Amino acid sequence: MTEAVSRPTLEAVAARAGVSRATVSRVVNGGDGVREPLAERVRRAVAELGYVPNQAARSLVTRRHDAVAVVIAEPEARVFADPFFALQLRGISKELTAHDNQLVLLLTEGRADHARVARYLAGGHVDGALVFSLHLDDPLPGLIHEAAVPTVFGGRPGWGDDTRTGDHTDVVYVDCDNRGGAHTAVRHLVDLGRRRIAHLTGALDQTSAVDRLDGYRDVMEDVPGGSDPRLVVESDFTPAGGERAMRELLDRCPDVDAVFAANDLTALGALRVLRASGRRVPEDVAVIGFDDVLPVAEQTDPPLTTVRQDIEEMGRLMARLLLRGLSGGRDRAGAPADPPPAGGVILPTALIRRASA
Amino acid sequence: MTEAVSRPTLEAVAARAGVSRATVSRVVNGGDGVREPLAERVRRAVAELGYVPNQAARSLVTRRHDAVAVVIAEPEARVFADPFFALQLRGISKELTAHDNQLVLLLTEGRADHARVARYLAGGHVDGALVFSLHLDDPLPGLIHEAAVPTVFGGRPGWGDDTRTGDHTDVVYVDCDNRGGAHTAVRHLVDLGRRRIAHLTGALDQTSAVDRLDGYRDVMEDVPGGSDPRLVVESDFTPAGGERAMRELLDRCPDVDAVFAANDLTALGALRVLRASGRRVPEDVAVIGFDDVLPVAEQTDPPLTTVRQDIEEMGRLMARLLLRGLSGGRDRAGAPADPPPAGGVILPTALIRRASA
DNA sequence: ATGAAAGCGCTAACAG
DNA sequence: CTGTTAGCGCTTTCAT
Repeated sequence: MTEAVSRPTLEAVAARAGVSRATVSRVVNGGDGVREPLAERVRRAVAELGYVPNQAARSLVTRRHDAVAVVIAEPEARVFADPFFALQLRGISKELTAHDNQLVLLLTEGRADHARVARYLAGGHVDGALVFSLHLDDPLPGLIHEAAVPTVFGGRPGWGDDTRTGDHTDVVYVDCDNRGGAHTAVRHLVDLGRRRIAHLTGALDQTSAVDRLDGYRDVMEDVPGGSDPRLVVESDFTPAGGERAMRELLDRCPDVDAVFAANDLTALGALRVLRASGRRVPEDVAVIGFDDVLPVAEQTDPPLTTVRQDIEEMGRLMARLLLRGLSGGRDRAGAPADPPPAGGVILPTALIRRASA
Repeated sequence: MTEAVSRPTLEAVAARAGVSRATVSRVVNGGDGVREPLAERVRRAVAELGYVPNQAARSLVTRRHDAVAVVIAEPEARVFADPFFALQLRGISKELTAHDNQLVLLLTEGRADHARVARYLAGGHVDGALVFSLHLDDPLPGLIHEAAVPTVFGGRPGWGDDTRTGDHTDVVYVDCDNRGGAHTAVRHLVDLGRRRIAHLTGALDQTSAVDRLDGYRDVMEDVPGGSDPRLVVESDFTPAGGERAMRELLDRCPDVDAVFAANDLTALGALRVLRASGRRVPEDVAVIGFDDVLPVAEQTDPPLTTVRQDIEEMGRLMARLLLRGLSGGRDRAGAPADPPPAGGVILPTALIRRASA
């Protein structure tokens, strides 16, 4: 398992190069203000000794860590069945890496973990946090607010309007246009001539689910008979939930001719139940999902028509916004950058037509 | 986005409690050697001030970080289609959390990232590393060896025998009994009366794929005609790869009556092709997978018979072994713990019978 | 059992 | 432009 060995310090490099520690420090950190012959000598010493700066020592004085926490709060199941988080993580990882920041992953599974996360964030171990998957009753935002850590949320927080955590004018989040995307999807079904269009919702304690439901209703209120409450069945973003909801829907409304599922996983479950019931997709019932998670949407039978959102880009953007905020509105060269946006950034969605609708 | 604020220091707590910094430090770190009335005063001061130790300062002197890097090296696709990594991550996260260690996630996508990871590991930012998904030609092990960071590998490294990175007697890894599991699966197919049993391999630059192939061969060499090379088709652990391989197999051996797929995802692809070809599972062709990733195995049609390995436990075990090694063979109370195992730990597998075989 | 003091390795004024 | 000098906040001998 290999024991760790002691590494050379700034001091050692300075001695080797015959300069002061300060000079070495300057060279190591970008090297402006050190004349060439000297700088080169230092660089060589660094290389020869294999010097790597001690981050702890550096953080102690700079109060920066070049590390960002990613907090994923999901009760058990979903995080790992859904490629969604993995994709966002990848986007985040890429962006952070590009800016020499480390990704500290904080997985939480319930109340017990909240305190731990709060303590960690408050402990000033990281420069900022990226927080996901908030549910409406989640205590995390409050804790984070207290911890006073720069934070960007993934998905519109549901508590933006209430007063639970005080002033929220400075909340930054990234989300996709859930309502608009849902609108487009349902509109598409209408244009296809469908009239009994149902919606299998996501977990309604998350804003994404609520917004998609709203988008569905936006369209349906103009459809004759479209306000039939039986057409909306609550589900939870999982394939199993999708199956359950679809079964119930078939029970309530055997005449359904289209289904807008809150995400691809839900659509997957619905597809299975539809097939089992002997209905053809899309001939008898058209199905549209949401997310366009490729491993799912491209592989269903038939391939899924769905609302695409650029998940990886969302992650990347979250990281970018956080880092921008951290650098105090200047980029690395010190040039003024765009100011951090107030409130949220909404990414566009697009309807991807495959075979299911 | 909230600006970070300055946090109370040890000094402040000491002042508040009317004691020296040393005393506060003792209380904060377990509190032995401080008499009760005093200790209590300190604890109250800590609570009142909301004191949280500065990890950077602490690391600077202790040279510990209470942080572990998780290195996942996968070219693009697989990491995120396969719930496998997510499950291991969860196991790791739980174990690390239980020991107050942080998880630093290092995702790599190709050569360019290797240098970065090596630098990070060598930089002494973390106490140890958990490394996954090595491919036979991966340069990472060598770099890690140079970095001299305590490491536990996920999956048997393929380079244990060669001399590329010098002495490897101290390599620690966790894996499941790939060969034995494969043996059991194929044996089961034989017991079912099948004779034309094929194998869709995993990516053969990974030991898990090689070992499963070996397990298959162990059984097949005793089956009449079982050594027919056409029965083995190379694939890559993905659903798409499974489809491709299954198509080729059907082409080569239309009389195949059973398939052992290298993992569940491969089986998923195979199942789709079998259905499309009009064959019934398991009546015409029995199918067995490997992994027992629930969201996949339970949801296929028909539900998949597969070889179960406890993925989350693997992750947990890796973390436990690493932490044990780090603590120098003593547990937290200072009592002697089991010595870190030499070489690998192999977890058992079990055949889970569902409907596909 | 408690306190005083000496750094851990680095950056950031400040001098020169 | 380069070197000198203070600490950053904490743990850890070493006295007491």
